[in-house]
Amino acid sequence: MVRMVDVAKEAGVSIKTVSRVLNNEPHVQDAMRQKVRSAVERLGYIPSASARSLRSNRSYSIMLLIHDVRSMFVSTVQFGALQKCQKLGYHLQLSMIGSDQLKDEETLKAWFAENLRGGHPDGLVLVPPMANNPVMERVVKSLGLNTIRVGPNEIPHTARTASVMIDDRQAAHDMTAHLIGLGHRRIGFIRGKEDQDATHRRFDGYASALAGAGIAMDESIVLPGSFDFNSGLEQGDVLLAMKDRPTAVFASNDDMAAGVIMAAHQAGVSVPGELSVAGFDDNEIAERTLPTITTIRQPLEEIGMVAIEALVTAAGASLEELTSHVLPYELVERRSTAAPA
Amino acid sequence: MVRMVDVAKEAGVSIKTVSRVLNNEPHVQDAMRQKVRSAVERLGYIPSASARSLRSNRSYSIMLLIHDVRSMFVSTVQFGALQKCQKLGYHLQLSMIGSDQLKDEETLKAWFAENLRGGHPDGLVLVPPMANNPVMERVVKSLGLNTIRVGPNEIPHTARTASVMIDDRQAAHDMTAHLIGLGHRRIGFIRGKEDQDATHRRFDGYASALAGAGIAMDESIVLPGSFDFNSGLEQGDVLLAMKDRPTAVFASNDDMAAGVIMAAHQAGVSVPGELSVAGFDDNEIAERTLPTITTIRQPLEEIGMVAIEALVTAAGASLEELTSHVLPYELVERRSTAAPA
DNA sequence: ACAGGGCTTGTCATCGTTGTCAGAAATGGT
DNA sequence: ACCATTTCTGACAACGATGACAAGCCCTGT
Repeated sequence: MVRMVDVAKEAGVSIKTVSRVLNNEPHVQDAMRQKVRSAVERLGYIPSASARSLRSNRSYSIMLLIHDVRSMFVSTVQFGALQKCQKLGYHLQLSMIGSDQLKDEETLKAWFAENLRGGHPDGLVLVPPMANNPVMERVVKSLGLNTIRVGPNEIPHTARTASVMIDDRQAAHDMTAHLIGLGHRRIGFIRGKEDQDATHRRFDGYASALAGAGIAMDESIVLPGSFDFNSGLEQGDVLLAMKDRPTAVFASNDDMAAGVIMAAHQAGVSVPGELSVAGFDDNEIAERTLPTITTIRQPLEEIGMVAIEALVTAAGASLEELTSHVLPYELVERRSTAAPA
Repeated sequence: MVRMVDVAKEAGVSIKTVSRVLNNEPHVQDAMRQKVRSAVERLGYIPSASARSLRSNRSYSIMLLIHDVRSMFVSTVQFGALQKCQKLGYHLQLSMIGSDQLKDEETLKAWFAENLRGGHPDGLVLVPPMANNPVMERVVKSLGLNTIRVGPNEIPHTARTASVMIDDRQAAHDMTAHLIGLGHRRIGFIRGKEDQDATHRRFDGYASALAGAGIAMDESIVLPGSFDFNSGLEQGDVLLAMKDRPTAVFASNDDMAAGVIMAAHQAGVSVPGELSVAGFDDNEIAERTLPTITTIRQPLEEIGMVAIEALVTAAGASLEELTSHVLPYELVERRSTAAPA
């Protein structure tokens, strides 16, 4: 193991100077900088993360807090985040938390104490459904954790905190308008989990597009859902069994859209011939159904990258100074939508 | 922040005694143990991970090295590993490595130096395709990293190293025998990526089951693949276009099986009426196709858990003493297989 | 009663880095 | 030419835990 003293000796300077160069501190002459840099290079020196964080109280690691890793959404965000972390020389540390720990502030604080082990991470990335949980919000603030949320930024009950997201409302509006543009007037909607902000914002977009086209909303074809395949399957059955069934369904994510498509298959209803189906997210599954799903592409990998970048750049700055990042989305037209018969 | 000295003061003992209790070292009287434990409890003391690892050269973290997080296989293993880590008080640290870094030992060693940051993790979990890469194997050994591989344990070019897995060969044998039992005699096979051991072992199982039933293998219906949906789709097209096409196909994972099913749909061939399709893994997708896929269930979450457990238990023990863990699998019969017409 | 040994507890140095502070050198204003 | 300020560099302590070692205690066997 090569330590800082070794580099200092090699470069003929004091270890403090080496430290300064490595941390890009000012007040070092360029000549010194060069000497140190090349010594580091020659010896293949890598600073010890534990010594660093013990002394400086920084961890050079970012924590990604997940609830259910098996969701494609989270996996993809994670993928982007990991890439960025590695590029910036940070560790990505994963943690998983159950719903039980989110009940009250006491429990959550205890959870954090146990899982942080003394060293605060330099940043915390929250994904849904933690991204808009008020308990989490408060605890994170009181612990002074530099946090960024993956999700919308308009929670009524809190002040502005940092976030990365697309404009869910506008995207859902666009998709609904797209269906209306194809000639649909009776468009069903399947909601997501009620504790996630995205559910409400997507519904708002749906509603506003209907209103904009002068179509009265029919509450009977707005169905509950839970963002998973099975709920799409169930609600698909419900919709298909209706007497006056819609000519199109906008499921608020792809897993549910895939469920609706399977329900249609099983009921012998052709998609998009007799029923158009639209999704949201552009999951892998959107290209693996028959027909493939027209959806909104969220740049999930990029969202992960931006989240990390924001945290690292703002290291030290306080939460309030972090801004919201709104990323572009894209309506991807595939085969599951068409003009009504 | 509450430190060890605070606990010592509260309990009226020396800090060394506190340390001993926390590390479950012998030679401490039970009365002392109790006093310390309750002081820890009262103060909510959590040891500092960085101080610990700086001094003791242990990291209390385990590294999961991935290549492409977006595979369901890896995500699920990760999920199990994470659960176990948290239960045992370890951090799970994710790292991603590209194929470029695996070319030669020099490069890989440099990669490790850069990504370990001084502190070796207490364990390393390798998943395919790193799990049976000879370069990786050598480097890991020379760095003295406690490693466990998720995958088979019969690499010709190395000595025995620890692994967790199912018996791929036997499982593939069972599935093939199952198809034969249904009455199929002409059974196609789609291979996986050639650099993964599982590919060869599954093929071996397929071959031995055919041989056991006295069926000559027809190389023309053994097709290459790459474990992804699209390769299943392509090879499905190839198989379906054959003059003397098989009555059943055994795709060596579910993604490819789903691809074959879609190819059949598009070609107007009914599954399982005209073509039986079997998969391997029991991915989420196996239940989201029409028909659902008959497959081999690998206990992936459990594999992740066992991997972590093995590493933590063996902390300090050398690689060779770690054993192979063979976990049970299960043949899940769904709707994609039936007797031939 | 005492030497020898195991058990229990404590003192102190140490891991590798960064923060504090002080001193040396360079710069600038008069 | 001189003092004040800024820029640069280094010596040293400190972060919070564990390892090495020592000392005190309580046995046991003679």
